Amino acid sequence: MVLQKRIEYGFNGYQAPAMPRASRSVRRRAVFQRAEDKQKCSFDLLATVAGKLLQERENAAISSDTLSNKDQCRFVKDCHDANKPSKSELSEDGNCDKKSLNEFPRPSIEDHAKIASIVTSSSCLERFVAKKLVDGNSHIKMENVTSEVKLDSSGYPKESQFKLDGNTGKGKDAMHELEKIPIGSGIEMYSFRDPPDENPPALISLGGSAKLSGYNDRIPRSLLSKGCDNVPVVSRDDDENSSGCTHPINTKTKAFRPKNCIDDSGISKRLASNFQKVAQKPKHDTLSNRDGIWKKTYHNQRKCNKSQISQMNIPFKKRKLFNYKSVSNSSGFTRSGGIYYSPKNCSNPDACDSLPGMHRDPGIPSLEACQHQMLCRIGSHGMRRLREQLFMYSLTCSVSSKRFLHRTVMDAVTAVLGGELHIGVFLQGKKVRDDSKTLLQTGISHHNQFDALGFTLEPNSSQSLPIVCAAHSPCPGADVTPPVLRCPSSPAVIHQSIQGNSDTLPEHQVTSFGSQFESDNDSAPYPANTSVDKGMEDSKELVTVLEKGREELAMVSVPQKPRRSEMVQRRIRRPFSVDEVEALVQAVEKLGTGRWRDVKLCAFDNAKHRTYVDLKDKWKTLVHTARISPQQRRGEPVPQELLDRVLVAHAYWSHQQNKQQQKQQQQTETVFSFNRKGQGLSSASGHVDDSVLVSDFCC
DNA sequence: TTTAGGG
DNA sequence: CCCTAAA
Repeated sequence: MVLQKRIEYGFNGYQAPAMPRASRSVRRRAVFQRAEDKQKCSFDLLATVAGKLLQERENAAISSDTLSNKDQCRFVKDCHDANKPSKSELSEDGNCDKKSLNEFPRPSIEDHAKIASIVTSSSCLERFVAKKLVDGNSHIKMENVTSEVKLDSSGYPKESQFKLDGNTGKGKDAMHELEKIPIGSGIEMYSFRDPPDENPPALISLGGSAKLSGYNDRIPRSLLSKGCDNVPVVSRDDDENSSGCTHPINTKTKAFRPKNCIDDSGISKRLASNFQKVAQKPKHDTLSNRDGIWKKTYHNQRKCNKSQISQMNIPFKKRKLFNYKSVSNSSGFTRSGGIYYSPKNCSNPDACDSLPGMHRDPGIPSLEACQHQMLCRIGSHGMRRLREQLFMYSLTCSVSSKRFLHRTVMDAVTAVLGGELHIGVFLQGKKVRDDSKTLLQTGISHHNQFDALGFTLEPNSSQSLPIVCAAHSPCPGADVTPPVLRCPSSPAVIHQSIQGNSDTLPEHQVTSFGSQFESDNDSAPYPANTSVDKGMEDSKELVTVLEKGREELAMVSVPQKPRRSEMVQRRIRRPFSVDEVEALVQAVEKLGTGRWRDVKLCAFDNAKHRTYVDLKDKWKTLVHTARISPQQRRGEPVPQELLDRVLVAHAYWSHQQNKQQQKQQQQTETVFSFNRKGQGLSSASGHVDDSVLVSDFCC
């Protein structure tokens, strides 16, 4: 039997392999080759694309400086009008002075459009998306997307809806489809938001021909929406996880509404915040535990909590992990283009705004100063780190913060790091070894992709000496240099854990800039340098050991640490479709039970998310399903015909196995008896397993 | 690494 | 889907 039906597997491009059975090594080589062919799904390419986009965007940003300038100025002005106008940062001609511009400028509508055009016109992305979107002629459209916070128990949006090639998916299915698209394709960053009442749903076309024009005539309308709670989010971009909540241009700032205004890129704010701290010189962070709530306070500063916001798009089950380190925050936020700023009712806007932009501490060093200091202080080690940060930025950050980052770091990074670097990816501390996996296959969904992601930069050179990097809080005197940059300069690989809840992975964490209180591992239930993760060892990558006994941590004890079992993320449940079941049944009919690796290679070779263990498990459940009454069955109904085949195949191969066992037993006994007679000859040498023969024709 | 089986 | 002993 041949798998006639080629199963089009969403975006995964699954198809029945036509690989002849060969030696194991040959087969593996072939597998790897295919994996290479599918690099569009790989992290490697992801990094490449990110880099390319970054470069293009950087160029475009330079060329569009004039345009952006005014908008940025307007933004600054708006902010000051909306809040408490202080000294004007506008020069007389209406342009911002350089200083304020260098702070995270708000991306304007034009910026959005421009970015959209850049991204859309990116050949890299186009190719990426085209391939991903089935044959390159398809469009992906998102319509009528609804609030993302209506999550069901599985953490999926209940009512999200999108159209893909005319097929409408809902809820879980829709999410599954979206999540199959790897990061970097520009799709997965779609946000799910309530469409505006007065406006038709935002609709984005990403077809090959849909460039700026197609984008443009849709973007402004949504971007011009007034509040963040009624903005149809059109943030889409490989890395352009720009805010779904556009800045209210003509309206007053609104209090942050978590239900409807959720940042997709908590990481962006964290990073932004971290970078802000580079410039803002955090003064004596302290942690105090009051009423079970951990608070981080600056001297004379009220630190607005962003983690609360950033975790909003994380499924509830994960969200609770944040609780113990949540910073209480009674004041609202309004999001604006990647920037949070304090609402009007913030009694102390300057203090409330720990992010750059509106209220600049006069003591903040200028960008140039920061730049200079960074350049001076950052060794090659730090450069890698920065490049890593840059990569993360490219995936997560808003336009504005990226621009800031670019201006600050890009030159230095590119100057120092010329060679190619491999970006290793960690998920929940586990090295993602298979670069050919999509993010979803790896277990990174848009829900969690930033809460437990870590990256390593793995130099191509032979530098592999693992150096422990004790990255931590800023030491006195190093106020400007981000703590992580003080890692000992070495060719080691830096492991950066980028996650909202850093405490889920304390032993592997290099804290981001200024994330002092994320590294409180003193009371970790296991030693900080215990290598829990084999992948870390195997890849000889840097195991981060956080320093203990830091002053500001001495008083810290974490109320509870997630046990290790909680740290490893469960894979996303991906129910078998009928087509998959059919393929499985066919394969098992041919190969038999007990040869799951071959079944995998035969029928699911291209479905990277199905392991042979999965197939074995599925077969188990299939057998069980076939034996129970149809009323007791759940999930997508499997055709009775298939279930019958399952029973038949199972019975047959069970019988075969029994026969085989009996044979072997007999042989053993025979050999044993021969041996006893002093005639120890193997009698099984000429035997050929017929199941092997069968399998030869399978694939 | 793969299989087998319990959870 | 996870975990893990055993091969």
